[in-house]
Amino acid sequence: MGLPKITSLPDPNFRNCGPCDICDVRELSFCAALDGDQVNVLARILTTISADAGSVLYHEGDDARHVYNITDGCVKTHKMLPDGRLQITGFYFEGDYLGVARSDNYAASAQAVNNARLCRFPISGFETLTHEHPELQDKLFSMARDELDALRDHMLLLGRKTARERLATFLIHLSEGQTRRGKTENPVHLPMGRGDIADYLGLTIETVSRTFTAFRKDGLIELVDKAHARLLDWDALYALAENE
Amino acid sequence: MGLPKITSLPDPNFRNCGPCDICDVRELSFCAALDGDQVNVLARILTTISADAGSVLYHEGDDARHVYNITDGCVKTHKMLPDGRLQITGFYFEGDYLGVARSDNYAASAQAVNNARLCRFPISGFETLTHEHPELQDKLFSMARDELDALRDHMLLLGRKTARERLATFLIHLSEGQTRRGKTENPVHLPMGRGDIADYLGLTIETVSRTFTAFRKDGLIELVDKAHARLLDWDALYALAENE
DNA sequence: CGCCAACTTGATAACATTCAATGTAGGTGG
DNA sequence: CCACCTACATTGAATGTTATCAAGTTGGCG
Repeated sequence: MGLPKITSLPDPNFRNCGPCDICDVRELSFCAALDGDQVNVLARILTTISADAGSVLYHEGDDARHVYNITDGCVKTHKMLPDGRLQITGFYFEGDYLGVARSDNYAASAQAVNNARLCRFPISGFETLTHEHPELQDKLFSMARDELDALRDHMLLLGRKTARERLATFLIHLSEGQTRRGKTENPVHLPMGRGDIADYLGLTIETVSRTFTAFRKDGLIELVDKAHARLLDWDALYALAENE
Repeated sequence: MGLPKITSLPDPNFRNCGPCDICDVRELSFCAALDGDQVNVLARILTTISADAGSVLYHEGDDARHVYNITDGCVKTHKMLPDGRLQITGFYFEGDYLGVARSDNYAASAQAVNNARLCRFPISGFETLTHEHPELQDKLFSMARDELDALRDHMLLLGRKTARERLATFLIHLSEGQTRRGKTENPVHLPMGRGDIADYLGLTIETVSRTFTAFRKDGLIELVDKAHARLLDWDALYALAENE
């Protein structure tokens, strides 16, 4: 058997591998900061990579050498305690960027949830670009502020919400993410397993599973299959999530 | 009786009210990005304010009109659920900045923990400055990344740590903060009450109090008074906090 | 000296975890 | 094609950590 792996590829047949100005996710990502074909300066320094489900892009503590922009799939970042307890700090999708660290080392590990595609930029070249294009720097700063807000929301969830409230919040956020990316609000795609959801919501896999079951019995959701939930009673779900 | 209040003051007798180039907290804050007397461009647009303990600088959802730089005291930011459950998202001290929001509205409320002093900048003027001084923008971005890391650490705490681990982590972080600001590592000053600590650590006030008592009985700390804890058994505390 | 707010302590209960089986779907090989 | 295997998910029963409810205690201040 082979471990999940990361492939660096110039694969002209795959979408999002052409010039940046025709990229599908351009408007969702920091690339949107660059006008017209200005955006193609990015293409000069990036490598398109493919990450199989489960493959690790980088580990917490590694030298931070690259910044990543997701073009397809889902990537999770997580921090771990020495005894193995895990907290997933975020799920990232097309248009999200990864790897901007405080110091020279990554603050969390990043691992592909499903088969994912990313644009990888060397930090050095990337920093040159941000200085040559202040509008890119502004956009990155703005995205960092968005993420700060999202993390604070998640702190409220982890510190103060019940299991039902956590799951309701999670499902609604995923649905909103789909809408923002031009997909349907329903059904909600769950590329990650129950264990990942548990590690994101600060619960155990059993509690997540039980809460899914409870939501089904209460008519709040319907599980099309394990990875697809249809949200039925939006009012009840919003009430649980508390209008964030 | 009077409500706690915020006073805007040109008070030449108070420290940190003079020109920015002689400010005590300059090296701790974003102001350090500006060299020599360049830093005094900040003075042209800031107002020095004094916030009494308990006074609210801004509420979650308010129009974001100002950015703040703390020069003295402690400020907390928090998010609240409709039913009153609260999560403190951070305690901020001299040199920390506040109020950089995603959109045009503050994402959390900010309230003075004790009597605090701040430099207040109008957002509009501040943004002009950051564009005129890219090194200031870089510094702000770098500080935002620091805070992202800190929030992720706190997510791990909220999602996966026990009450004892949470309190140990908190005490060590406060001590480290004191060291970074040129103060002694011990005793640790706790300007916030037990309720605030509980709302920061995702616990109840009773659990925080019981855990303090347990730490005392176990010889991990000594309480000089309610607001000052001396850390005694660093190894045990670090082991609980899990070497973050 | 007494009051009030903040903190501590105690008893009980609840929600989520832990430990343990059982169920289900996708993939492989006979 | 079906049996088997594995990974993942669900369900059940018991336990435990922390929350809740309820008194007490302390310390600062008028």
